[in-house]
Amino acid sequence: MKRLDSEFFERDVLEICPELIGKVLVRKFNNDRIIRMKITEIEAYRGEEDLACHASKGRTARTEVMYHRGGVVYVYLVYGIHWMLNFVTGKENEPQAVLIRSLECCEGPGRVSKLLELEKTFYGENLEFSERIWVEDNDFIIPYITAPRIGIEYSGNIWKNKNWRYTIK
DNA sequence: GTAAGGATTGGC
DNA sequence: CCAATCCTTACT
Repeated sequence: MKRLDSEFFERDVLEICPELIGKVLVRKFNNDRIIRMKITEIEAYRGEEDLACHASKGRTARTEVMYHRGGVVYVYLVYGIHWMLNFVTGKENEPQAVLIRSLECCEGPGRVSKLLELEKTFYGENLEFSERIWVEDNDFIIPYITAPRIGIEYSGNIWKNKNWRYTIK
């Protein structure tokens, strides 16, 4: 199966999301156990102007990796408990990311990171070359629906109402 | 240095 | 409804 490369991720997040739905997330553990699961729910976070995007607070130690060109992993701890898994997208200095909210048989971003055993060492991991996490292409075009993003009430009307959540139909 | 709060979940 | 729990960010 073909692995999605940096070229795939170096595009606008809103162009990538419809194509990323239904692709296969692969995680290889230290003991060589491998799991493959379809991506079923994602959210787009797009640039400093997007007040729901962490990059709206500018370039900091935490958001630094979002300014890299697409194709690397952005993880961060939320509520002191859950590691959120994101893929950086866009060109260099175009801070965007896709939040992986659900996989088939695993609903919710916190549960996803628990299943995949993610933690801070995945920050900046390159999806094209990593031996422990990557995404595989398949030739399916998956029907999806869109809706507002979750948990961003603070971001104001314009941004909280964007239909930037993509769920497999 | 210190305080506030969050891209969530699970339990009461 | 609300606690858990800790890192990042912004400062009375």
